[in-house]
Amino acid sequence: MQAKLNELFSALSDATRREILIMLLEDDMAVTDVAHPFDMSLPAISKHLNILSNAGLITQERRGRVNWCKLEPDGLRDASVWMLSFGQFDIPDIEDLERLIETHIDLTQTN
Amino acid sequence: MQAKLNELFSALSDATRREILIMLLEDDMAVTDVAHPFDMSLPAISKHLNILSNAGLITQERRGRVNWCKLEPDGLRDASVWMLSFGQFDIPDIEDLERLIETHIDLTQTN
DNA sequence: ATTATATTTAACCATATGGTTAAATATTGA
DNA sequence: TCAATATTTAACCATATGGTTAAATATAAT
Repeated sequence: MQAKLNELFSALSDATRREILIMLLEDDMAVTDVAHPFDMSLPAISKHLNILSNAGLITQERRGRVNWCKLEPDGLRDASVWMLSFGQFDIPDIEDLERLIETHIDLTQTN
Repeated sequence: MQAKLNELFSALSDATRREILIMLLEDDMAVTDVAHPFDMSLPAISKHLNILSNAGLITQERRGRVNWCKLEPDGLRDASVWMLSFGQFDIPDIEDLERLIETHIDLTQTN
């Protein structure tokens, strides 16, 4: 678990990688297209993508000669959970938020 | 901003430093006491504390010969904001959560 | 004044990180 | 088949990171 968190936070500690994640929020992308906006070689981007994969933040699926990169929706979960355990409130998805609100309403109505 | 986030996530990417943060959640501590549970030299801990300070996650206040380490309550905020902008829900404190719940109740009652 | 305590600084070391260029490997298209 | 395209691998480099020990500094206690 600690090793996983090290990998996750470490993956997030680089601006290029965070930028890539935000790009992938829009749509899946080929490696070459991911690389395009950056002033950096393709192998450098390839390495960043590996780091993101190993951290579980993206997945890569090869179809023909292009390797499609897609965001792993639950990738940030462990980091969120750590923040929660730390005392910060981190609601990972809208269902959890709504469940929380429901609980709150129940409590205010029974009091 | 990016540099700040790099520093923040980088600070969080080490298990020792995360452990220290959790210890400080309990109470302020002297450097020596922070070091105690770890199988690591005092200078190593001193370095970790500097990294946490520079990331804005703790503050250190010297009184006499002891340097008191305390958690910086808003230290994680920028990381939280990034996660929010990324599409994860991160409610940084209870007031925000309650404000959100209030808004939700208003909406459900006017509909 | 001397000694003990708390902490940092300095110098060092091994390994990790983030980049490079050149070459290798598939796969697709002509 | 040959060339172009997409991507990775290999070898390398500079700097950063996380640790060490020894020495320095400052404060407190005897």
